[in-house]
Amino acid sequence: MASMQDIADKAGVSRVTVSRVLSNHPSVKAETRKKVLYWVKKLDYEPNLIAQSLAGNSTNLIGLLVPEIAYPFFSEIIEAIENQAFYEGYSVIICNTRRSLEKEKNILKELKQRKVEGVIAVPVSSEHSAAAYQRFQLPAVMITKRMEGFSCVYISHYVGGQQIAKHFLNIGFQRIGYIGPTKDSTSAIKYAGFQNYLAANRVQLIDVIECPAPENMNASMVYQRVKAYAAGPGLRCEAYLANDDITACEAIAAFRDLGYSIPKDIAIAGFDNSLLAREISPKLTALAQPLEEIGRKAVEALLEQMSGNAPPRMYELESRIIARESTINFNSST
Amino acid sequence: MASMQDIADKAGVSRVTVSRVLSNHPSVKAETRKKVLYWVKKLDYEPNLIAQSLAGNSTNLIGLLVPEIAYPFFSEIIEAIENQAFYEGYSVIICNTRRSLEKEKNILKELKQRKVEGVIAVPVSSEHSAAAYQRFQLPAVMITKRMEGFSCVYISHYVGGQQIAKHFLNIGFQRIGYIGPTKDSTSAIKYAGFQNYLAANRVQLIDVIECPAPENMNASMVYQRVKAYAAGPGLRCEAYLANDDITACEAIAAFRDLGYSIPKDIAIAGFDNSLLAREISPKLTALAQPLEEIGRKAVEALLEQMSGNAPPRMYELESRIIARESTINFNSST
DNA sequence: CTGAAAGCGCTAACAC
DNA sequence: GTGTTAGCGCTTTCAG
Repeated sequence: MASMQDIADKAGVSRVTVSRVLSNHPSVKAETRKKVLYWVKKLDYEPNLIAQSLAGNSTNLIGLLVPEIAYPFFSEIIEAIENQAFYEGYSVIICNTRRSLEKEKNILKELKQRKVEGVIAVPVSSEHSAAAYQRFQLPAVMITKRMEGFSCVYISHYVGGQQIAKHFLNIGFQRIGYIGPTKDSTSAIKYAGFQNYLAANRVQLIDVIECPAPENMNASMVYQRVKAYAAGPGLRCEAYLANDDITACEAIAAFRDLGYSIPKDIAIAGFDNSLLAREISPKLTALAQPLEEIGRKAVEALLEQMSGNAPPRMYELESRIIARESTINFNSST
Repeated sequence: MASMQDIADKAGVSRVTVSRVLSNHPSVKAETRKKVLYWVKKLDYEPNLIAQSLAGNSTNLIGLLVPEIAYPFFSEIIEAIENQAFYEGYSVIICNTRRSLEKEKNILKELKQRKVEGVIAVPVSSEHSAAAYQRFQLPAVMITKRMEGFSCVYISHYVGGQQIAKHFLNIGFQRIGYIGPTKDSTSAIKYAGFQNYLAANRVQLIDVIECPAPENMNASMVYQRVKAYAAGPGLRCEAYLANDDITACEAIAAFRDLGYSIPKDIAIAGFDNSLLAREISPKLTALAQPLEEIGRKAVEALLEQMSGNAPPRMYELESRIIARESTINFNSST
């Protein structure tokens, strides 16, 4: 590994001059520059980024914290972030918090020691994570959720819930239900938006099948809850909103096993519009979060915060309905 | 940011002593150690990993190169790798080659400058990527494909193809087809295994629907090809093997739109056993690659290569059939 | 236009 | 036990 000193020796100049040439400093005689570059090439010199960083330069590193990697919703955002970061000249260290506040804290500590210039994160908890990020004292951008005091990139889950409700009513559904958590932070908000919009149109939610979010690929809980609910009150709706795409898939599996056909007997909509929504049959109607845009914007917001100390800012992006086969209304009289 | 010098000053010792305390060097008087630790805590000292690295320590960083992040097959492996790496004390820089040899080369160059200690990679091309990794001259472990001259962690796609073939025959299918690329490196191998096993049992492949692998989430090509094929020779089989889970999903969509029901009219099996296989309805029978194990093993193999210069080694892991609803045989006379 | 000197924060070899 | 001296590879004043 040739170092700057090696180049300097060969070229008969000082290390400083080599540094100047490599950083395109104007004040170097063309001839000297050429000589230096000759040896740079010849010795196949490669800068040592670690040394550069230590000497005062930036690390060009950012950290990314997610609660899970292999859930399409997250992995699509991760892909978008990596992509934009690369474009901007940054590398990203990916970290899985696994929804543990403890791990999240440790990760932040380590990232800080590694001198990342900032982090983009899906915080483990809207309430309890704040302190750790506050202590972190480096630029941070939160994604997919709102968290006061930080720059955030997200969609309004309330509006998202409303959009689905509106879509259901437009199609002509009257007996409407919901499947998912009703109390988790963001889920509660989308549930509220959904419910309130319906109520404002004098439609009551009939079935509310409470079940946990399918975290860590452990989704089967949803399937069981739907079946249990069917055995209890029974499935009384023609259309359901599922908390997310995986929940929708699990619900569909349960409906099928109960003998219902989608969307003929029961219509269902998902939330997120991840890969799953696009690939299952029938294709899933879903509220689309702009995943690619969330990733891109997050990087941009982070860079902005890194250069200059811009105050935290909220980026509430637009969500939209993607109507597909899973909510075609076969019962509509029109 | 308190530095070692600050601690040393406060504690009235030299920087070296502080270093010794922090690295648990035995030769430090208990009293001194205590004093130092007191100030470490008081000043909230945090080591500068960049400085440590430069001074000769390791970076504890590894690079991960994948052709795509948001495809469940890859994201599940990524998750497993991050997990194991974290467990071993390493951070991972995630890089998306986007299937470009050029980008792959640039990424390797940068990772080298960042002084990562090794990389785990899904090489862009089995043939053309080798040179770049060779030049890289750092420990590297290839995953999901075999690549001579490097440590590799993968399953035998040939055996995988055979396993599916065997499964089909066991179920009693006679008219069998294949959907996917027949010439791409790994696909060609699995296709060969599939075909040869059938041939050895005197069963000829009837429909071979050639179509590209659904790269970069651009899967609809498969859908179109299946439809086009149906309009041409027609679908003449009772069971198909799809090159991967996404291809299977697209084929299912096409079958449905053509009026076939799965698995009643047509059975289908996927390959990989990613999230998709588990979540779609009907649940997809698939050849399971041990995704979690591939990730874990890759990290272990890399660490082994990093400590000591163990020669490259091949880790051929076991694949297995996961039988689910998509290949239930309704026509079987038994 | 170029070089000498100092330092980024830490570790390691060798003394005392 | 602890400090002194060097040095990791680079950047950044400040002179000349």
